[in-house]
Amino acid sequence: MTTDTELNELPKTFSPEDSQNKWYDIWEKSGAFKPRQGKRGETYCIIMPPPNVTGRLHAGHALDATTQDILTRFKRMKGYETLWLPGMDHAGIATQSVVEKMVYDKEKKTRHDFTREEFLKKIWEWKDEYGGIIANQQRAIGASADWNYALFTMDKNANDAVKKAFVDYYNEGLIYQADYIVNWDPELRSAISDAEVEHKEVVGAFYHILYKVVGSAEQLEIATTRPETMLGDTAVAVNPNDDRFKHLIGKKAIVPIIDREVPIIGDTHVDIEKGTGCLKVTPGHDFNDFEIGKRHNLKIVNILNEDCTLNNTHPDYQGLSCQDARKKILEKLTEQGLLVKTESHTHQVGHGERSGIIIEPRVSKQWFLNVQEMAKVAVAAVEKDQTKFYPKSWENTYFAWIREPKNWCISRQLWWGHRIPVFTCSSCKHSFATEDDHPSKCPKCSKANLIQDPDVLDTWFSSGLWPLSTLGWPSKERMKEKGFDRFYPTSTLVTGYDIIFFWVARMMMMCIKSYGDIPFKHVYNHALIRDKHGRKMSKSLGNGIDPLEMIQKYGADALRFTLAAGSGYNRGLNLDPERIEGYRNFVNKIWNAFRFISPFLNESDGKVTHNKLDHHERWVLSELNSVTKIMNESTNEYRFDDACAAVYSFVYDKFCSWFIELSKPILHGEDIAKKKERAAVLKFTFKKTMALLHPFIPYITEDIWDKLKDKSDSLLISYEYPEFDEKYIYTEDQEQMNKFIDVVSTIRNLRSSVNIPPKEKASIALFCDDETLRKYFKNQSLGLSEMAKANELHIESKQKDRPRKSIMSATTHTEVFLILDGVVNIDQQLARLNKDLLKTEKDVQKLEDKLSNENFIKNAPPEVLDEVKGKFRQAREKVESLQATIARLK
RNA sequence: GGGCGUUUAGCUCAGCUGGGAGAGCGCCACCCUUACAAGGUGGAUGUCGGCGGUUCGAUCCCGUCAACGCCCACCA
Repeated sequence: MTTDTELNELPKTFSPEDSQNKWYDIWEKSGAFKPRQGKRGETYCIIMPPPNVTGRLHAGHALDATTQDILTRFKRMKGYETLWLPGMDHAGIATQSVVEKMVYDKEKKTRHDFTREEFLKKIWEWKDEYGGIIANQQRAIGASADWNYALFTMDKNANDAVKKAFVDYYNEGLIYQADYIVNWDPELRSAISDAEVEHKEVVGAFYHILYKVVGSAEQLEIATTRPETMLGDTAVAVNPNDDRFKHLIGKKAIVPIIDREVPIIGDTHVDIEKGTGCLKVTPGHDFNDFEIGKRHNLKIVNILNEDCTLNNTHPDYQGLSCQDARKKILEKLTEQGLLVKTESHTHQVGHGERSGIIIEPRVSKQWFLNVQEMAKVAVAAVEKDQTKFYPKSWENTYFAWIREPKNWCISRQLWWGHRIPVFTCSSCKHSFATEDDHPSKCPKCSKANLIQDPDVLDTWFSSGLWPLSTLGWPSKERMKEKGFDRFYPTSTLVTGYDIIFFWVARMMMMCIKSYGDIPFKHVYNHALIRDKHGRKMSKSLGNGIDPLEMIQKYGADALRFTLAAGSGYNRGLNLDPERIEGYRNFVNKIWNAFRFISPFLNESDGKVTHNKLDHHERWVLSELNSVTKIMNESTNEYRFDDACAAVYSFVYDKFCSWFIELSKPILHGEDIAKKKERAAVLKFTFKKTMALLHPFIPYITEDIWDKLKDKSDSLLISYEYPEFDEKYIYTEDQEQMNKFIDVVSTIRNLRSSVNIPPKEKASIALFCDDETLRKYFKNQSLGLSEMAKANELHIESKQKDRPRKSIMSATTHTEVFLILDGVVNIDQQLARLNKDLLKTEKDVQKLEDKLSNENFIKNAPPEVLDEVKGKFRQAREKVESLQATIARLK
């Protein structure tokens, strides 16, 4: 029996916090996060993109984690041996900057006030104390990663992988050192890679400057945005096809200010139309000019110090910033009458992605990795579908970058990172790479005077090897211990599309190169999170959404479901706290549905006997079966949005709105056997639903499962995922139920039109010519009355007289009459009926036109034709019903 | 300059390689009906960006224009 005390045991609202605190520990302690052989005999592995050790969870991380956790839990439940492998990135530049800033704030010292060893010690101390907060934040949203596998990119395993790869590439001749023009960050005093430079529009000026031609009265007018770089000019270039200037090629020009004599050269790079058609060439500080310089064997003059103040090229400007030097040089030029004019000019200027300041092209000695061959192999792997992108269109982005790769500048003038394992012998000048951190002697001359290269590697170098190093490569023992052979290639890489070439492409190149096989089979590129109006979240706009705050306010489940419901093949996900609130309500709805069935659970074992099922039970199982199919298929294809929509609609619109409501008269009734049977179906359906939902909203589902499960059932996290089952297809029940819903809605509509409150019962009469349907309605009269709040229900054929005092509405199959005691407002009813009639007649007309179109009859596929014919018949039946009633009213 | 993407209800978005448009939130009306007011029932709202084309039929395919967004690129 149901009692109020039993009901009251469960609170009216779900409390996410209690659930979160409870279950995460239980899951972890139960060993559920560890890979375990499942019934499928296959593995599923996701390597987590390692967040920065300095990181704090933001909305993007939350999406990352949610997506991966859904996949992991889904596959785990489906019986794969599942590993989600977490980690943390040392994030060279970011981390060093954070610590530098902290040290400066505290001690007013820069890193240059310390030795390298001293400063590194400080970073490690910082890392141990403050780093890695994000891992706990990931736990908060329920990340079921196996933390025993966790790796830091500067742990021994990762270091070994980096050294192994580097030495291999080096010995193969792929790594070389060269004086090359690179993007130089003056604040970091380091080279950064092309990909780390952001081009922003800057309003600057075009300065027209005169260069004298030696042995001639002619002067060349040159337009430049950067007059201060003239200190590094080593040529003037014109287009060899430019009639204005081609006679000057081979002569010399004089660079003002430093009075340097430089050759006038012809190079087709020069655009005749652009500027003045004359170009000053500064190979030391301009990417194009560097190329021109190479072609013409020009001298390279570096005019900048490491901090991008001017060096001693010209004593007057030494120590000045570029800005100041520009000003001073312009003054001087004006004095000498060489500045012809100044035009305003907007152009793109490179800024450091991290530091945000202007990046200077600067020639310096750097290490490069020749990626040409590696890239070709990485292209082929995707072309051959060994690695597939989801959505597929992101392949284009990948190809765009990797089909024409530039050799990768892998050295950074930082301290925090993997030190380049190249040593030079001071005695014999021999250089070599080695995996030994402290080689004792030169392999050539055996002397012990070895000096290691001071630079560290670009952070992405170690990131590129991440799928290998996390699984133990290159150590045979560790690979065995971690199950390398089972998990590599990994199954899915989940990431934002913004790092396709930063990271995805590099993993593809390096892993294939170093190990000989692709790192992952699928790449799922999720959307980038934006605010509710589609703007990027940023500190300056103040529109950021803190996931931890959201978890606290609405619960991890609500946040997860919101993110999942917004994730499919889209490129933007606009996050709005109101949406999270909406899904919090959904989670609470589930809780209350459970609260309703909870008192009846003891009356049932949850076993469903097929031949005993009644119509509504077959219907709900059929709907459950459909949603199971969609959940499985959609999740497999990374269409989390479709999966969420389907299950949301099932829970809300099918299970709660109809099945629970229809169960009330039974559960509160006297038929004990029927009651037991219905309780069994409720329990069965609800258990399956919890399982379906678990990957998405793990906390509440595990919580309810705990109260719902049989003694022999495992934790839900380790339970089996529901699969589509042919034997639960009940097409006829679904069709009939739709008509049932039709009629109930129509009655409700009528009630609403005359404001009959729910408490007040109503008399209903249905008229319908389909005998089977009449019989069906008669069988369903209990449920029909319950749902429509009717105390009297007549079901007749259309031959019978219609009730006098009543209002009417028609469906395509049944006329519905609500019998009234009081006075009926005829005009109002006529207006309502006429409106419906007009609309339906329009439908009929449309369908009729179509059916009288010969070409349609000839060309349309038969099933479409049948459908249209059916619709036409139904719509006409409705029109006839409406017309008859209107005639009677008149 | 090149490439990609977006444009559907007030807002945010779905629309399965073509058969006459959906969801959530918001809005309006009525309801504290013993699972849930974080709820229930009912309701309104769209020249599916513009213009052409293919087709019996176009939100969906093709062309073109427009607006917005993103990425890449050395524009002196």
